[in-house]
Amino acid sequence: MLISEASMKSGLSADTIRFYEKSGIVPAIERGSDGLRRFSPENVEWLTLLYWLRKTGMPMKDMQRFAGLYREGDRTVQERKALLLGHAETLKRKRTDLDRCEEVLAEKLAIYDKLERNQT
Amino acid sequence: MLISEASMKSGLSADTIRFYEKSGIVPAIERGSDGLRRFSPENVEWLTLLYWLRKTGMPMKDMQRFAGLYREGDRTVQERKALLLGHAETLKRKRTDLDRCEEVLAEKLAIYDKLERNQT
DNA sequence: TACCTCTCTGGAGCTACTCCAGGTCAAGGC
DNA sequence: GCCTTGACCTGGAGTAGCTCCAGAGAGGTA
Repeated sequence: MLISEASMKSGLSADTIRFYEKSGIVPAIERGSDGLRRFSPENVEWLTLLYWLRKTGMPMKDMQRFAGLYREGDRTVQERKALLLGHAETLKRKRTDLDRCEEVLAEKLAIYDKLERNQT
Repeated sequence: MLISEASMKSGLSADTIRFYEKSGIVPAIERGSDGLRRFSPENVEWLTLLYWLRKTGMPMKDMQRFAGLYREGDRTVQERKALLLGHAETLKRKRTDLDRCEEVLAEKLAIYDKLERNQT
């Protein structure tokens, strides 16, 4: 499939996909005789994983490391597991950040409600 | 209090505080005769709110708008409420992103576990 | 007096995109 | 056969939101 379809399916923009390829986070994608990238379903699966890692704040350095390990094959499975488990931890921290921010917003909104009632 | 204390209490770095002041997200902070910024408790409260908004992904444009409304006084309370309620919505969306990413990670980790068992 | 620490400003550098100009190529319409 | 359209290509500039740094000044301590 072409880049537009890969983009739609993975959630990453075409520009971002090309950027990731240049950065080595995505393997060099095969090209047709027309010079256009042809994405395999495996490519798209990889892009989708990257989409979620990135969307939840994994820095590019980590993704590069992850991609490097992937290229090295099955003997790096443990390290890749550790990396993903580490990311799962940051997800937890992000969740507590959301909790705390919701509290802060609730307090602020309560104050505004009071102000509004006093205005009328 | 000086900037280092305001930084510690709000969570924002001194550099970020100065940057926010330049950007108009933070009101111009009072200076002592030595030229150093003196932060009031209200300043710190505002910085802390900004810290949480920023940490949970509110773009600077929105924070600038929020600060502008704040400067205009109590008659903008409704608009400020709307802005914060909007942010509360994005928090919800972020939470579902975290959920989905956790699922993706769990799937991936399950695959790695299987691979490891087959290796041994 | 010298040194240390904290602060100041302006400006460069960084991350992770995003957008754009200028060009190629294949397909469809006339 | 030619022209237009549309998706794609590359290289490079622009953006957001910091972060770091050099160079300078003020106040405190030995």
